[in-house]
Order: sequence, then C-alpha cells, then structure tokens
Amino acid sequence: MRVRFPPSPTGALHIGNARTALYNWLLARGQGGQLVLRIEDTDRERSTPENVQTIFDALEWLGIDWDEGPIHQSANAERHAEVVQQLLDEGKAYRSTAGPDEVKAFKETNGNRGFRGTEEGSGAVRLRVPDEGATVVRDVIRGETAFENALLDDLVIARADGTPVYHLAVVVDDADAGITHVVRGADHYSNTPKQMLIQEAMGAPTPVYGHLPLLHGPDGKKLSKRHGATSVQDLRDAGYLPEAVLNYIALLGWGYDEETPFHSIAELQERFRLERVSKAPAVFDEQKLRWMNGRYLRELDVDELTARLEAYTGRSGLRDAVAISQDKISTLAEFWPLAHFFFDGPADDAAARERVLEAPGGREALAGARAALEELPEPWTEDAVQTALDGAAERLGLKRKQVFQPLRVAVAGTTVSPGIFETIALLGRGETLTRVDHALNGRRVS
RNA sequence: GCCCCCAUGGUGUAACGGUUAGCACGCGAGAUUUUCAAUCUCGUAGCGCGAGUUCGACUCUCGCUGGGGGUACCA
Repeated sequence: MRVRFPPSPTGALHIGNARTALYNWLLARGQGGQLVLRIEDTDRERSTPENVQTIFDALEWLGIDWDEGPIHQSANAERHAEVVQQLLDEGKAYRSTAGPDEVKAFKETNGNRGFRGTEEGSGAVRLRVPDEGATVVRDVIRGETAFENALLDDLVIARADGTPVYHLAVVVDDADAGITHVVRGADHYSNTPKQMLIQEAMGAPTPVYGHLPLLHGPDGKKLSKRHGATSVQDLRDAGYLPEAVLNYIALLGWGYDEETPFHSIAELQERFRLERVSKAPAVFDEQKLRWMNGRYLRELDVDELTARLEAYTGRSGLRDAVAISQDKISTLAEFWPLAHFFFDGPADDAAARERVLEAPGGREALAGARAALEELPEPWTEDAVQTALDGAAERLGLKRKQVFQPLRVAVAGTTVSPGIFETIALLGRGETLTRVDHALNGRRVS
C-alpha cells in the first residue's frame, strides 16, 4: 500500500487538510504502508518556500511524518509534458482553441451533452472523452457512482502554452509514484471520473479512492476564517496540545465505537478504518476540542506541562505556579492570565478591589488574615497557612470565604486565582505581607 | 442551468428491519467547595418531510425539502 498526502501551500495548514493528512497517515501507519508527501505547488503566488515550510512545521507539530517526498508538482513539468505529447501522438488528445464560450454554446445546441471539440492543431490540449458508457467511481467511503461519459466535457489537460493542468499532473505523479490509495476531500469527488479517464488513456491503474466529508463551521458553511481558528497554526497559537488536536480531528468524521472518545496515537493507528468514515460533513466544534484539551493537559505530569508552558510563554521558572494551576486551565493560553500575578505583582482590577476589599468588613477580614499569617511560625507550608487562615476566620466569626476573598484580591489583584493556601504558600511570608499591607494602605493614601 | 453527493438531539458520533434510539461535548440542576475550575450525580434535547415495501421501518425504495461539492487553458 502506498498512500499520498497532497497539501497546498497556502500559508497555513487548514484543519481540513490536517485531517486528510491524519487519515492518510493513520491508514499507512496502521497497515504498514508507505506515505508519500506531494506538494501541489504550481500556484507560484502561494507556493513560496516559506509557505511550504509552514506545512512542514504544522505536520511536525502534529507528529505526522512521511516516508518519501516531498514530490513537488512543479518539478515534474517535463514528465507531464511527455505524457501530454504521448496522448497527442496516440490520438487520445487533441489541440483545440475552444474556450468557455464555445463549450457553453456546444452544450446549448447539444442538449447539455459534454463538449466535444475537433483537432485544430493549436490551442489547449483536450482529452478525448468517449461518448458511450460511464465511468464508475468506486469509493471506499461512498460506494459506487456511475458518471455518464456523454455528459463529461473533453477536458483540458494542458494549456496552450504547454503547461499541464492539475488533473493531469496528479494522475501522472501518482502513477509514477505507484500510489495505490488516494484519500482526499470530497471536493474532488466529481473530478474523479475525469482523472480516471486520464489514467485510462495513459494506461495507468486506478487507485483505491476514499473521499472524506468536508468540514463546516458552526453555521453549516464551509469552515473559514470568520469561524475563528481554521488552521493547525491557529490551534497551536491558541494553546492547544498537539495530541489533543490530533485526537479531536480524528473524531471529525470517524468514530471507533459507541463510547471511546480518547485514543492514543498508537490506538488511532490500530483502530482507524477508512470504511468507517462518515459520509456527512462534520462541523468543527472548538468547545469540544477545548474540553478534550483540558483532559489531556491535566494528565501531563508537572514537569512536562511546565516545559510546554515555558515554551509557549517564552518564560522560565514557572514550575511551582504550574503545579498549582494545572487543574484550573484547559489550554496553555489560560495559564498566564491565571498565574501572572505571582511574577508580575497583583493584577490591576479596580472592580474586584472595590467589590471585595471595600465591601463591609472586607478590610477587617484582611487585617485579621494578615495578623494570623504574621504570627505563623515556620515552616511556611500550605498546611500551616490553611490552619492559620481557618483560625483567623474562626476568631473573626466569619465564613472562610469572607476572609479568603479579600486576601485573594490583596495578593492576586483579582477574584480568580489558584487555591488560596497554595497561592499564599508559594508567595512566601514576606511577599504576602507586603502585598497585604499595600492593599490595606492603598485606601488610606487616597 | 446541468451532474454528483449527503441528511440520527445545538455539535461529533453509535446502533440497526423488531432496543426505553446508546456515548461524548454543550446546556440545566444538585453534590463538593476558599474564588475559578476540576470532579461526581441527575436531567435536557434527535431519527428533515411524504409516499411506498414489510407482520414490523431511523434502518430498504421513490419523491420532496434542505445542505454541500463539481461544472476553469484554478488547485
């Protein structure tokens, strides 16, 4: 089995392309096949080396590798021209100057039948399509569909300037690379009979086809920029973990059984079956990805998560803060907003201060907490802090929450933080008291 | 216009000629609780419509509707 994956270098790896890549990869890896990477880079505008590199980066981030390639479509121009010439010589193709207008006119006078031109000796090269019979596409996912040849146009396989069009190029490249399985987006489904006709003309075997359902946004329309994250790069920047993204994307159009949503990479490779891929378009749901990401993130050990967060934020020395924040975040992006106050000092949230600190009894509670903490003998541990703060609440005759929230706002500057005991323990006595004093004095000054 | 494909709750899916139509996300409620989360429990919501076929259709057939794709000297 030889499978190939054809990304277009558009500057980002679209989630739909990532899924196509993933399914091809799972197919090859799960069945001991070879994966060939082919780059559709005939569009000079988009196919810059940077854009190609972007594809590589995204695939690497996801952990998707390949055995051969990349084959650059544009690098095979000579071979493509050779095939075109051969088809011409064999009379299976002809040159015609007919353009869209002629094609349209032909259809109007011929009851919508496919365009048939005549040899003119110049112009674009068109493949002769039979008038009889049908080309039947056998698709692992969609079953069989017969396309009547009479309805298909004599398709252009090379432009007047001799450059090949995509349909010819892929077919030639795939045939030369010995590709046996073509798994791609359903947007190519209707083009398949055309490509099969080219294969037939050049005597190449027909590969096994599998057309994946397209990906839609929440509004049911094709997934696009306005839906938010649409590329693997977007997801990485948003703080998602590659293993979660991979797992989630695998589930977009494919399900293993009635319950299992979590699959390791090895399990995916073993369990994935092209035949089980859904025929209906799937909607990319970031909420579910987020949930899944949280599950993966919480299962990481602290050192690993710290390493990822330090890479993500570009900071170091995060481990202690990470340890007490892990349960509260679902993406890497959520860490810094939650824990920056450890490093930056209290956040500047005037509303929170007003609401908690200046509420009736707020300052008294904070003063009480301060006293308890100041008296706390060494060692300054989480348990010791808890004992001291519980004691303070009891002494003041207040609910624990009434004491903890003012303290939280004093040290963190906001009402949301990791657990208060962990937070105070990590901050240390000196820093804690400094921040508390600052909060208590702030009012008097103004 | 023509050709083709698709259709289970808001979302991703499972099952199938006979089940109370399952699981997960989301959402709601409760438990827990120092905030926010996390966690646990319970709940919410679905077979697009209409004809057939059949003892029996979500499941098979046809039509309709809706959605999508293709129809380039784009890829």
